[in-house]
Amino acid sequence: MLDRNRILKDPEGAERAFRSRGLSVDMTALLGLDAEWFSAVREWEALREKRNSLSSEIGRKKRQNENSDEIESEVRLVNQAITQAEDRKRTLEARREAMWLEFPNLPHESVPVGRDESENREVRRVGGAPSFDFTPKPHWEIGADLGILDFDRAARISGARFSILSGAGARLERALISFMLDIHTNRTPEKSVPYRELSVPYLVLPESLTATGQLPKFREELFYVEADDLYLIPTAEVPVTNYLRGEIVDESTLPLKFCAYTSCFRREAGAAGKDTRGLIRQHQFDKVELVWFSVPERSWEALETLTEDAAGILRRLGLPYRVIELCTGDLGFSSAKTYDIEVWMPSQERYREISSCSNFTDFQTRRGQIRYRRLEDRKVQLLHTLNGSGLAIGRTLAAILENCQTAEGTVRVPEVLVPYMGGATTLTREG
RNA sequence: GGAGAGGUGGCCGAGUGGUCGAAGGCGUCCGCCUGCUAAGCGGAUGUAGGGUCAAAAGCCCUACCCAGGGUUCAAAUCCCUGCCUCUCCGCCA
Repeated sequence: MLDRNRILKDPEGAERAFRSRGLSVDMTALLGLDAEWFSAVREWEALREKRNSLSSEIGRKKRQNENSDEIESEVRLVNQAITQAEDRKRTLEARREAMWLEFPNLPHESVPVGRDESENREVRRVGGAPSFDFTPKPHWEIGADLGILDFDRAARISGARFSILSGAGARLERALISFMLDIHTNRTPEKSVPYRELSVPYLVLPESLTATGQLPKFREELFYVEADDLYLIPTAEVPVTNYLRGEIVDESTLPLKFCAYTSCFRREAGAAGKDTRGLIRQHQFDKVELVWFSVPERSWEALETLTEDAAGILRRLGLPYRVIELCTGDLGFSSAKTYDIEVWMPSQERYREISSCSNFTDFQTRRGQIRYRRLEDRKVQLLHTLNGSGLAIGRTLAAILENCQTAEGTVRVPEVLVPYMGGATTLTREG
């Protein structure tokens, strides 16, 4: 949710910011509704004040054994007015709340203005694309040929956009999860504050999804369990960010950094016909997620660090990638600034998103009331949240199959994963 | 799923329908004191929205004692429903 005062102070600026995201917002309607709500609140408060003072007057009289019938009937009248004022306030409040929840975050000033993904800006490339003296196969063919990846049986069990890994494929998935978590929790050296690993619920309450921004706007993207009013998580961002919902933490504990491995569930409602083959776009996929809670002053540098933490996984795996900065038109709903990390996919001869690292500023923390007590003056302030994939497991697995494939149809296991693969250095055909 | 007990501030914990935003303690902050530290002493200390003010402080108003309803002139307090926690039983990986 946006900072109301900030919007009221500079509605033109806000309108420009929305337009840069490709959104036309009727600011007059917005400000009108807000003002109407505000006057209803003031009216209701004034009536409550009147009732409260009359009621305590009754209390005083009763204690002195005086008659209070006259005031009591006066209060009854006031109470009728309160009921009306309350209805009006409630209606307007619901409309206002619904309206504010529909607005996306405002882009940071450093975000390049652009219409869509074609105007994203490449920040850097790391590692050269491997050259093959044969035509590289797509990962689903490699996986099928090796006998470790099966979409047909998955479809029989669950329908389209599901997959089954078997044998070394399943082991490779497990290896990637362990490897990534080990790096982030710093069982390997070099990071000053390691991430704390969390294992979290996969089913969450609607409130949790409202806090992170998936609800109310993106309901159709979510799997929903109606009998219990619970949703399957589309990303670990939801349970991990909500870990601190409604809490006030002390500044001395910051920044708080968490990582979590979870499966993720997405309906991919708007993606019909896109990436129909392979592991790129599945209803269920695995991901290791990184989440930061930061003081506002340090969240922008935190975004750089977070992005590098995620990219560090690709560097260690020896996979070529690039980092791009999303333009205003391509920015996610809750994000103020996003770097996407894209890995090279030889069969497609292009980079594909494997991580998305964002600073949500106070957009999620205002919705979820996640705050901290400032050391300096003991005041309570909203935190900033950030998150990024570190990384998507399925896409990483696909990238390894494709980038490390050989002319013989085998796959070289990245060196850092060998210990996690029981010493295996190559994936070969299995039955 | 059944029975019972509970949900109060950063934490613990009192609270008779009106003077309760709520005793007391812990923690935290500011002083004092003692070579230093600890201890001790004194004071301050909820959140949000609004008003007053040039602004800050201060003062004032409204809301919040799990959530939502209800009773009442008046609810932390009484009633109902839901959620959550704990104990026992049942079931279960």
